[in-house]
Amino acid sequence: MTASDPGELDFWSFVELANRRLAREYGFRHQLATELLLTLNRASNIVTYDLEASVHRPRGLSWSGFRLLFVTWLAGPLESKKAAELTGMSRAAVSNLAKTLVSDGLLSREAGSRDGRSVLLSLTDTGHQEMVEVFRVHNEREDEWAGVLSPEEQRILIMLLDKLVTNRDQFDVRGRN
Amino acid sequence: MTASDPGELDFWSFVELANRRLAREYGFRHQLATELLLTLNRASNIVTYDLEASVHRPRGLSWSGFRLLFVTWLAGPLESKKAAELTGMSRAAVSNLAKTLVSDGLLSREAGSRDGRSVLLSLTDTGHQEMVEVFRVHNEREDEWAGVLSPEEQRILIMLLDKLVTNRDQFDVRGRN
DNA sequence: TGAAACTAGTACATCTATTAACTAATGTGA
DNA sequence: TCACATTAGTTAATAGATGTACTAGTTTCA
Repeated sequence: MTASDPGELDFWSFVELANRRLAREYGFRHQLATELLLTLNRASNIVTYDLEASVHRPRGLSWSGFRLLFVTWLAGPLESKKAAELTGMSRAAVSNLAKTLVSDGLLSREAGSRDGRSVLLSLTDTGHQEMVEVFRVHNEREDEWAGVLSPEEQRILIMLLDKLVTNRDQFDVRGRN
Repeated sequence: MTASDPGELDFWSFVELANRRLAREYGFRHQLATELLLTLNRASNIVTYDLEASVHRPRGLSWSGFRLLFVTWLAGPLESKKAAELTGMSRAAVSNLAKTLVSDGLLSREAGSRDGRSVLLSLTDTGHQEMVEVFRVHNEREDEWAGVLSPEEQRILIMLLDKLVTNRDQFDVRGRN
């Protein structure tokens, strides 16, 4: 199994080819790490793209828009800063996104009382209704994806992904502002 | 452990809170799936952001730029279409990106001989040199990330991620063009 | 108390990615 | 063989995300 014909290359034979060349021709040593991160990146992109394209875009929401509304729905009212942390976006992204969601009538902003600089995000009634409906579809789709794995496998996967990112204080990781 | 004080919310207590509310207040049933996909998305974003910010941006490469050069390096010369498949980008994205990488002197394009419509991408000498150097740093960083897990755990993680996305023909998945 | 350091949010310029529409080459089948 | 459908790639308009710089509120501590 050489997979050297580029015409036949799919993702897996590419990873195999890449590993072989990186090791033999260039002497790189951390093949398994490369394979892991390529696979992680790819899996996340595929799933995310599908959810966005099949569930959210048709209803006029972007993936980020959904994520912001999602955390606001379940943990709101939330300070903008907190929303950025939970969604993994930058503060600037939340600010921009909030502007459009407010003008769509889904999100509402009011000044924070505790801290005069802060802004509290919460859902409007329309936003709340919309989330309940969108999430119904979203959750079914999630289950189709996850259903490929047994509950036990899902739990292991969650545990490993968590372990991968929570021990990151052991070295100096670059995160968003 | 209630984590109901929003001031204390981190990603994990948010997931817990979300699960509880989705189940109790709204009756949604697929908690584990939600948790899995949230975790997958987050892990991928954190790792990718760190690699981009610590390795690639300082050298003037975007994450996508790196990915395109990476596949071209190891599997090239490649048709544009194939590069899009392997990197998971749209054809338009590859086309745009190639334009800038060509003008940076890293990538070269020539007409395909077999098919008059196609374009073959390959690295310039500079591009090749650059990749060998960038990847040295990239690969060390990958190993720092992956090193949190044992090789056995890494293999299991790869296997599970792979299983998650390869059985997707069982339902109708939306992919990029 | 008041100056300096810090923090939350926003504005702006830039860059990237997306979809849709288009051009040109290729394949297909009556 | 010739019309029709497909396919590869590019372009253009738009949307979204980034970093930087700025404003304004808050904290710190001399």
